[in-house]
Amino acid sequence: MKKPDRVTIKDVAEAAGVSTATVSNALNGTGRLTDEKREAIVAAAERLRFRPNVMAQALIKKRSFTVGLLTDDIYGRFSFPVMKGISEALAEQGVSVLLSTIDDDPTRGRMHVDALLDRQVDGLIVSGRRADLHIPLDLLGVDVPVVYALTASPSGHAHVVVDDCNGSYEATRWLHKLGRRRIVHVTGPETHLAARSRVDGYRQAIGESGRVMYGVWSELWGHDAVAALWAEDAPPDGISCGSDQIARGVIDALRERGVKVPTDVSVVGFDNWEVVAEATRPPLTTIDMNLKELGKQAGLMVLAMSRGEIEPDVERRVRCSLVVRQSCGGASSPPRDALGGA
Amino acid sequence: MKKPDRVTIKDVAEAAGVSTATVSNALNGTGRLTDEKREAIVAAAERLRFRPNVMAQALIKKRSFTVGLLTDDIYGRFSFPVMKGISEALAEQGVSVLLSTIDDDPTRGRMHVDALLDRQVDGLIVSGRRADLHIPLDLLGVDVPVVYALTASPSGHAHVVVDDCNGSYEATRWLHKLGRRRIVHVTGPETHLAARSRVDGYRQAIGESGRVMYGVWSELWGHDAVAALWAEDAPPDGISCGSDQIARGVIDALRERGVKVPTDVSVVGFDNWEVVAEATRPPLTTIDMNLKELGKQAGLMVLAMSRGEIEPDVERRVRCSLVVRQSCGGASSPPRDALGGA
DNA sequence: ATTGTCTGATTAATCGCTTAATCAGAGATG
DNA sequence: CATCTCTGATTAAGCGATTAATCAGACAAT
Repeated sequence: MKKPDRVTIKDVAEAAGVSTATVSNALNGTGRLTDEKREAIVAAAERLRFRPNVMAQALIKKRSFTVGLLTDDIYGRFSFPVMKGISEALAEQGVSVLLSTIDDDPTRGRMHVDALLDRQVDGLIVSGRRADLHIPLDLLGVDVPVVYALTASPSGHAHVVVDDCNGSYEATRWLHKLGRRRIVHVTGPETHLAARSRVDGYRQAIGESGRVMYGVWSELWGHDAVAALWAEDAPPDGISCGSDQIARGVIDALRERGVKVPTDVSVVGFDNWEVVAEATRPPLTTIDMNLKELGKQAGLMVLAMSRGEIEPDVERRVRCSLVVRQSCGGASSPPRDALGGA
Repeated sequence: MKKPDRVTIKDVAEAAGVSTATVSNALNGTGRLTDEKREAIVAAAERLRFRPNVMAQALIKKRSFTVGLLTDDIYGRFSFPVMKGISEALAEQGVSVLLSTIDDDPTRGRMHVDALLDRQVDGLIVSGRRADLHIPLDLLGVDVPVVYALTASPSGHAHVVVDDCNGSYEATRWLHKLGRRRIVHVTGPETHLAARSRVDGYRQAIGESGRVMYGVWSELWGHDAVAALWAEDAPPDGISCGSDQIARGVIDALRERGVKVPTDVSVVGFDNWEVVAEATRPPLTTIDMNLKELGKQAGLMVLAMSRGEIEPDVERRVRCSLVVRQSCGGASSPPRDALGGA
């Protein structure tokens, strides 16, 4: 049983009794031909289930309708939604995604880049796990558009990032709106840009008087922060956390010392990492970074660039959104207009 | 500034003063030519930084050195390591991965498959999140090899799965080895194959007398199970859990009621989901599913199949490994031979 | 000297498609 | 009636490689 060869444009041409050029024109809407002929050809193509060979097209057009995605995220918590966003956005445009997972070895990274370039990718998206860490990858000589998503980008290069500041601002405003006035911010290391940006957002919402506690991105740090805060005279009534993991640590610690959440204290997280947010008791109200949207933007951006519509906005910032659960009290679902309206 | 065209085999031929055919032969080690000429050509190719156009090669060879990866995992917890394994294994062989994230819509799924097929992928890997759930995808008419990783596969199709039974066996044996004798197994829904297989492993380790509690894959269920167990006369001294999330719920519940882990009770998890396992107090001893290895196997399997080495083993089962942390007591690191030896 | 055999390289066909150039025929114009 | 202009289609070149077929020259054998 030898596999039947794929049906080519030649088969369609024969079936329709025309030349391959005419078939190509008919299918692509180019050239001049009568409507009947066009319809007949389209019908024949469909009947034979003809699908053009992308390789052949790529060879001529000098583009492959493919973009390369390089990621160094091992764990995937952040990368995956981004990838999904990219993949979906591009799929709609008939573009596929070539995936390369890279590590810290620049030599092997370069190999991956070359492999992608050999495949004539129309562009490259580099996606990492930290907004202020450069992926060790030399993309200077590359002659296709490059977009950085969720990673530091060499200056002047296109990138799309999370609007951490805005997210943190929203979180803090939410606590304020619920009547909390003594709000502290417990977050990760000051060396991390994400932490600093979130502090900025917090300060914008609450003024320079705010209290910030830098630490690490772990549950344990949440515990310790609570221990420190409750050892003082006037503990806070609202805690804005730099991550869901910290928030979970905070809430667990609060429960252990009999402080009621959200009755006595409101806690808001950051990340909307569902396994964490939903397993917390009570479930976390938190900030979603809209990573899928971020990925989508990155995807659309490379495409635009590859089409020569050189984007003037080298930086695109994706807004976050508040996801209301129960750790702050207040509405049990996010505020919606026309909710339950007649 | 128009971008300089890529250097082609023609450029190399001119530079070396030979025909393109000779260059091709020199670079691929085919045909007959003198060593000096071969070396001269290779040198010229390197000097010009020539890289063959994969599209052109694909067109002739009728294969693209690319495999398609279809995944329906939204969250990525399981898919990501698998993808990484696939990607790395294939990268070594000069094969790239085309990624498609699909959802439950079979029509759109079909579109993705077609898009991959149009790109002449040499094979397809389907990766899901549950071993007993079929991805709604019709891959019957597909004429390239298909391997299912971590998903149910239509009967007779190649697939590689986690050896849940073995993993659970190892976990339970570990508890037994540490002297635990009243060991119960708390796991997910009986409807899930993974849960049932893990029960099998548990029973193999402990005999038919074992006690199994089916529930859901959540921390909350861990809590509830502990509540139920400690309401009885003789609570267990060892708990083998079907997932890390359950284990974490169990341990939190235990701590809340003053039971010491691992002094009074040893708890072992399943998944080695690091965020969960490491945040648990004490950190979880658990089973790692070696998903990366699974991905690697899947990758090598499609390649073997596409090369016509039709694998007789349609099923490949990847063994799990025990990761020792502190929730069981015992060695603080996995048993190693020659550890600290002179 | 003629024929035959190797060797090392070249020529040319091919993969499946796009597209510029070409062409045949119909109808309009002088 | 000869010429010009369109129209609707075909022919052929080319994308960048691979590879079967071919070929020129060197050398050995008859």
